[in-house]
Amino acid sequence: MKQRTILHIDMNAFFASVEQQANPELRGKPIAVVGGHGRTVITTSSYEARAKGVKTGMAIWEGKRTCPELIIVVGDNRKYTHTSTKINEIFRDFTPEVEAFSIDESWLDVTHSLSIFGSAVNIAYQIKARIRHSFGITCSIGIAPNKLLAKLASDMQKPDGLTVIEPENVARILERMPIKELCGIGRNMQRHLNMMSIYTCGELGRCDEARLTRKFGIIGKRLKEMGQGIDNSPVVQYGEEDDVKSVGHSSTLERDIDDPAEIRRFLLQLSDMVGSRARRYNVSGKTIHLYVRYADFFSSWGKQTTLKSYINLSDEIYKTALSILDTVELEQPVRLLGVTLSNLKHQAEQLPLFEDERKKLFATQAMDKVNDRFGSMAVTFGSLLPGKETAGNHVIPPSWRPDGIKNVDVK
DNA sequence: TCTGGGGTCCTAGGACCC
DNA sequence: TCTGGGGTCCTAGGACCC
Repeated sequence: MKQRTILHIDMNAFFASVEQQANPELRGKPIAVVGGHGRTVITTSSYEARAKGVKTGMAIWEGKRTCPELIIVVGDNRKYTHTSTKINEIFRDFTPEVEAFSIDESWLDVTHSLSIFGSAVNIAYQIKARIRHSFGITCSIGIAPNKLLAKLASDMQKPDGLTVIEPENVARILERMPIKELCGIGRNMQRHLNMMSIYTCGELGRCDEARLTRKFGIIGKRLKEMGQGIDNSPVVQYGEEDDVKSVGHSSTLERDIDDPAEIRRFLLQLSDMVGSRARRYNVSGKTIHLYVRYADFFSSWGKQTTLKSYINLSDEIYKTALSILDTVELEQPVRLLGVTLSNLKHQAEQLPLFEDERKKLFATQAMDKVNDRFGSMAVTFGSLLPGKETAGNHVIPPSWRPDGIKNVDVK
């Protein structure tokens, strides 16, 4: 394979930086972005807050205890998706080969742009300058021969970093690099590898492949390659990704609930969120998965059922989810509910054969249109209205992409 | 008032069919 | 009466990422 040059760009404390930029009073202060007023955790915190020990995933009270002057900001999805979209447009000025890994991280394959812009470092400086100029925020950029190493590099200097891993330095840099720094090795994998006396990428790269395969199966070979800094995966640009495989929503309720009518109301709301997203992107699915977490947080279950036909209407999803729920005797009040549609197929537009089905479809489309214009849940099922609480007021998770089906808020 | 929400991929075991 | 193997689809659960 020809030598490639890949950039990985990671927006520093993205949600918090956007908020500080939007509101000058927040600048220079410890702030935390959270996903609503209910039982929620810190999604992102500013560097000022991180310096005081505030971490992603902390409960609000925990963050306040760690840093009493912490300012809590409820996240605003549209601001982030809008900024993210604009930033990715900047990237495309340098190469069409841009892969959005999440709302605040992208890879760029600039192999074919080097002759135009001189060098990857030059491109990185130009990107940094344009993002700072347009949005007042910083990013860390890693430059390397592949995606794995570029991501590793962007993590090495934060905030506002620029790190280059030259091909000839790969082995030296990986030799003493802890394995957990690699994207793909999480806490559990780290524990297993540690038990095999493997702590650094150097050790992983030298490990006998058969030994890794015996322990980890098919990914053993991949692990060894990762330890050696090998990664041939391409940068997949927007529009060329694999089709989406599932669409789901889950929500922790404001309080634990055991009233069946209330549980059903939330289920309907979640089903509608899933259905309208599926319809907007013209997919339907035949497997519905229901997930329930109980009040004690630790016990939960998921059950799925597969239908004979593909569906994406909210009430069909709801009915199926409800039929799963009805097979179960709830053991505790419910803390979280989730509904996911999978086994998807992309649908050609077609009109149902029967009049009543056509009417139903048109009514659904009209409702979806209003929701698209005025925000989801502007129009919804009658039975939702009595409930004061909604499941829809959460900040989007950072994994959402700025474009396509993985984004709800950009129309 | 303890602990969010969106995904992907892999494995294991069972049903069913040829 | 007894035998096999492969393939596909399904459910459940756990790993990983942001």
